[in-house]
Amino acid sequence: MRLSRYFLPVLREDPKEAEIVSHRLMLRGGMIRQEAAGIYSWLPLGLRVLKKIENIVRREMDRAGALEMLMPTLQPADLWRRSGRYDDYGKEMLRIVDRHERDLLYGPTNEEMVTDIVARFVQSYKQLPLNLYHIQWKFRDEIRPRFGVMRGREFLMKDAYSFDLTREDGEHAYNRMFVAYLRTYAALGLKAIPMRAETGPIGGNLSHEFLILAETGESQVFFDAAFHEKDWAAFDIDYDDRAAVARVVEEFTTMYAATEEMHDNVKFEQQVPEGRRVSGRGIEVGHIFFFGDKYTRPLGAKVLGPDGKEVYLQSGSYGIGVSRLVGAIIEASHDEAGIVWPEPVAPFQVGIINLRQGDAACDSACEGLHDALEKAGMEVLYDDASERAGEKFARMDLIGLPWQVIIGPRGLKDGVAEVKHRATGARENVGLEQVGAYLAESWRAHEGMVWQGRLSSYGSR
RNA sequence: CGGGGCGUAGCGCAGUCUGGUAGCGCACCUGCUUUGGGAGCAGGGGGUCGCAGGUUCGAAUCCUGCCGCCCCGACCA
Repeated sequence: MRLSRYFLPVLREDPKEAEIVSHRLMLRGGMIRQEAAGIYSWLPLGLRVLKKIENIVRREMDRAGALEMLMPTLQPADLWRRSGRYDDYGKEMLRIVDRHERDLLYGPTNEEMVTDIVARFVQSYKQLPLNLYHIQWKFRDEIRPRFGVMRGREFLMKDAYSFDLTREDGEHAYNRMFVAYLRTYAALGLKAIPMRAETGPIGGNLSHEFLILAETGESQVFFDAAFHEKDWAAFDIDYDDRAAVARVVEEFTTMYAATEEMHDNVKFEQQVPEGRRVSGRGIEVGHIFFFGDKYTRPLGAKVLGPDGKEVYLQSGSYGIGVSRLVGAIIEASHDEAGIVWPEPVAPFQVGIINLRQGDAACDSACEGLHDALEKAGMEVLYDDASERAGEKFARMDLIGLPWQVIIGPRGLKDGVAEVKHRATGARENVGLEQVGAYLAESWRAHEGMVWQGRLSSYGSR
């Protein structure tokens, strides 16, 4: 993609409404534009990141056996009256009346709807287990939206819902999602620590939230430094092997980790040796719940079991804040110059900077490389603007593409381009002909990496 | 919803106290010179001063009402 044909409205100065880093960088980098408090348009660059995250989430959900579907943003109020949440949810729920005076609402979540679907179509235990999910926009009319897309009113969420015959089956479904979440965050290049959570208005009794560490996190977290030593890479797992899945859950839940609401200082000090007690701020990027028959009972989701008896289904729900993750990742990965995208979610893999636009040698070298890289399947953004070097460097650093190829008359004399790694700042002169191979190899080396920095660098920025 | 603040050109701001018909920097357009970390010179375009009333010969400025946005708190993925 040539920058001259792209739409990337970067801002030189910080918009005054943005306080926290991710919000500032997203606005400055031309990723989003605010339309109202907590409501954003996603510009091309921002959308690319959003889609990458969405696709990784989708891939891992599919891998864990969940089935994608799509439910509407608007829901009939009746469904919510049946579960009793129409009144319970309060003003956070955006209520709408259509031309026939029917009450609708912009869905803040989908337990009622999916449970109703299952109730209608599932009659036998033979149709179980079932895990249905969708990735859809939600709306919660927050009292005070803030932090850009991290706490917007409209947000993109992946929400999955499991349905099982027995409590044991339901818990296995919960465990599967737990493991799928570990894998998902690892695939995004993140370490998200699972912490036992309160169940809040969604209800139920088994619940964990997943937090990534960042200075600007909304809640205080306390955990065992042993989490640092865990293998966070996207390990393989047989999701049907109940014992194996349970073992992973066990492994990640025995170490102490709690948000401030659940924190118990006495236990913390008993369970964690002094040198390993870590405290910091965390951003919640996922939340899973198991709630038994809390929704299936009022909505009549029951099946006949093998014994011919009617049983209410055991269900759980599993959310990942997809749009929130865009901001959260930036909070966890940036420097003074701008965003530092983890490879898997970068909007483009490589940026090419032409330092002397209009110079025949520079132009042809850049164009040749651009075409060759695209042909090789890489996502490339070629800065072909006729601006000064400084502006190009600053812009490329701001939008945080993992690799930059800098081409100017100076290096071209010797037939080389300069390849810069955004995360480390490391630069290397590479022969023009070798750039493609060099990038392909570098990419492979970094792609699957769960960055060491993610956990240990907390507090250093 | 309580407390605080802001709304003037695409962005960041001055001007408001003390009323006189709108300005600065960046960005943008044209030309020339420049070109490895946000260039220089010259010329140029762009604003119903958030909205609605009111006071006044005259309102960005004073008064009243409304709207929007941000920050802190209580609340949340």
